[in-house]
Amino acid sequence: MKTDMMTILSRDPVWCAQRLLGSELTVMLDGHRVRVKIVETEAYHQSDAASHSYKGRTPRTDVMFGPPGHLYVYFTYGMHYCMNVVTGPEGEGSAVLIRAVEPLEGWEALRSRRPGLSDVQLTNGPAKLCKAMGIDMRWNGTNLQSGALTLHLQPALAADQIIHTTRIGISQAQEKPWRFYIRDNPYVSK
DNA sequence: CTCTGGATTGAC
DNA sequence: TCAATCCAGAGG
Repeated sequence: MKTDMMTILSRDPVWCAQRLLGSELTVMLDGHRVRVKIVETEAYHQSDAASHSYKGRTPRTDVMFGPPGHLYVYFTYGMHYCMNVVTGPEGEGSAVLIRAVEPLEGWEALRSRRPGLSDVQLTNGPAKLCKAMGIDMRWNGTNLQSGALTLHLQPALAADQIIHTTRIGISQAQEKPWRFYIRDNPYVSK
């Protein structure tokens, strides 16, 4: 039910980041259905100095402040895209970065965008998975409930299946333990 | 307008 | 260890 997903994602991004582990994303790629499982996430709250939304709403972060359940995509280092699930109530700039996914279906479509790599290397990083799944700025603001890219929530994982660590690649708020991943999952980033 | 640094990746 | 490659955001 639509309202279920909205209700769940309107909560705090630290909670949502854990809740999203194990859930699935599906997208059509070259006419093939691609389905992946979220295995690693990071939470970015508006009050968090490491978040793009920390200094308030800007053109880039506009969708972070919009309704939950939409996709926030950003371009970085002059060549990479990363994707987030917008969380929190509308008006609050929070999101969950998808850092790694495990392919479940549509391997060939993913491989065609990242040729010559092992299964594990295909989607074990935030920019890698966007490349493999064909996600770029055109997808910014996509509604994940009903668009060409959809999120399918799965039951919450047991707490003992979730590992907490500090986030990767940030220079602010490095102490916050807001990176989460599924224990023993080989598709988690290095 | 100029300047700085980036929620990364892959090559050396 | 470091370059790639370009843009967002801040400050003048």
